[in-house]
Amino acid sequence: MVKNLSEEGSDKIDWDTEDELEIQEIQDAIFSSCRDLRTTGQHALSGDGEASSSSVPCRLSKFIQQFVVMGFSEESIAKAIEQNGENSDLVLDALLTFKVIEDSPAEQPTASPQLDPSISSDDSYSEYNENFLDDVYEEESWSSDSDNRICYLKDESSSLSENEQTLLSLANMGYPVEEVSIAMEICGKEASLAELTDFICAAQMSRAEDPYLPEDVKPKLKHISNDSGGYKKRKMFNQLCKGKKQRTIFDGDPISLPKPMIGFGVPTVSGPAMVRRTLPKKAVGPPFFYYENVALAPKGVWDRIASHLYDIEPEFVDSKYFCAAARKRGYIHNLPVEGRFPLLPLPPRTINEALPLSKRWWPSWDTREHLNCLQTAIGSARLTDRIRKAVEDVDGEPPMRVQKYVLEQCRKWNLVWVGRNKVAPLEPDEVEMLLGFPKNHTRGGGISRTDRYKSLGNSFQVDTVAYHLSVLKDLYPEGINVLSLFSGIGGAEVALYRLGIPLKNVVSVEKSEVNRNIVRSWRENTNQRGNLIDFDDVQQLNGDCLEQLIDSFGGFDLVIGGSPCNNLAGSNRVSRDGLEGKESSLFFEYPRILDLVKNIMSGGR
DNA sequence: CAGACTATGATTGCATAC
DNA sequence: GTATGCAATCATAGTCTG
Repeated sequence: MVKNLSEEGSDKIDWDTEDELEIQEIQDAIFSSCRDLRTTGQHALSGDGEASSSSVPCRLSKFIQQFVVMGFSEESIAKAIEQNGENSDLVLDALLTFKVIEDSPAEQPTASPQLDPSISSDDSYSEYNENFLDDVYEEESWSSDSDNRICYLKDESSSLSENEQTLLSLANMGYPVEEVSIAMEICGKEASLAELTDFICAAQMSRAEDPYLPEDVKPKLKHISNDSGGYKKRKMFNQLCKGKKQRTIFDGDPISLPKPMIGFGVPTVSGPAMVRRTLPKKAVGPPFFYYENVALAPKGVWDRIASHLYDIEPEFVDSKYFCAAARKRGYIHNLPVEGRFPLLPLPPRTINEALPLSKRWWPSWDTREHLNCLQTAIGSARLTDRIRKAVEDVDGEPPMRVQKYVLEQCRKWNLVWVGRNKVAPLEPDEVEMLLGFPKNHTRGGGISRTDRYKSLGNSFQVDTVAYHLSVLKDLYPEGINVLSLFSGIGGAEVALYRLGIPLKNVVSVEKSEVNRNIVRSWRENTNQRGNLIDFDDVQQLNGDCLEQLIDSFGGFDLVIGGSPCNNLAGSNRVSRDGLEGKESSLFFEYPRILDLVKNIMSGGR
């Protein structure tokens, strides 16, 4: 006999999506949830706003100039510098943010749900949380200046369709184009301008967290505002709309990566305030599932992966929007995408903030503000020595040729400055921090340093995954049963724990013994109740075994895991063989097991 | 033998120039 | 449209050392 889901929580979950199969709520529900959001937890971020910029002396004039030529008012620039210091990226983000906010009719900063204090104040995470809680909600700092944001559409009206005309009207009223196009899609073609503006206002009010713009948008905005060609304008318009339209996997187009790579949204970027997606009927659970792998896989791999996971469109997200290191990953899941909230504190998102000790040694010509993807191997001592010699040989700033070489190597190996003319790979505990794990998570207990790098390099970025899983918190107040495949060092478990979602029964499958030990010892250290059941091979999980497990505690609420990327990852020079490769072909175990779980839980077996 | 250390490009997508 | 340059990338295999 097949059990219900967790008795307490399952009845709250609306798996029955009528015929529409809409996972997201309709407009009314969104409106009410916005109200809830606003009343449940005004967690005003407070901070000192980087005291580094108490004054703006003359030597900054060049720094300011670059923003003036982009068309920002000096007043805004001064404000942005005051809040962000001399970090050009952050200043530009802030300036774009001011513009968006000032253009929006509703300029109400919004709240985001609060975490359990017991979780967010965990000692493991509190030590770096004071440095990066910038106050981005200083309303009086939202200066006004002239609006030239959407003028590129103006001379196009004669050739535009009715929809485009509506979009143009609203854009001219100051509403961000992306939000208008979303509103038009959700409210329908017949929606009046008033309905659309109401919708957009509500959406803006519900937007959680700091409305930074992605850096990827900057050159585009600049480019477009200078552009007078109709072709490019139309192309831009199409791109804005393209991301929102429903796409089926077998319509001929291969899956392409979004730009910026923010999936259905990230807390640190102002994008479309809410999204709605339609899941294929067969994808609607139970259980919830969450699959992950590298975004930059060989051509066609994601199409194949998606075809085995109910043709769900992957959500591609770069973890650089969550931490100071890039991590471009694709996620296929059937989770709701509305009502997400991030783990607090928000981790530092620049190298400077994440590794403050490196600031002293960082040369001005090394313009990196983000680290690249944290991988499984580190740069060699010989390389750092070569770099030291190359930089040491010259007085002052090295010649361009040397700078280029050093920067190239630093980017390739994620080297950071740790002394005069001295670069070094990250330490394992720094990698742990960047990936959102507690310090020393992978330390000791029989694991070698080399294996620490390897296990960490193969792991989730916890904040990113937690953001996606956060929607489960309200659905399962009593906790969840998790089937964790390819668990590694327990990125999924750590994410759920940090979200404050109790782990009732965890069935964990992980080949590496040291990794299994890491997860087990982490559970003991954190005094978690509930059971942990280990397997070392996914192929052991057959129908009988799963049926027994499901019978014993009533089904899985979440099936989560990222299958091996060895044969997909770009760093692999030897055996990048695609999905059929030796390790990566284990992917097929994921849909196999997921289908079994689904069938058993629906009584189909 | 475990662990540390080191050398080893190709495949993508994108921007730009023509 | 085509050529070119640029940048990013959850790694593997061989060697050395204690």
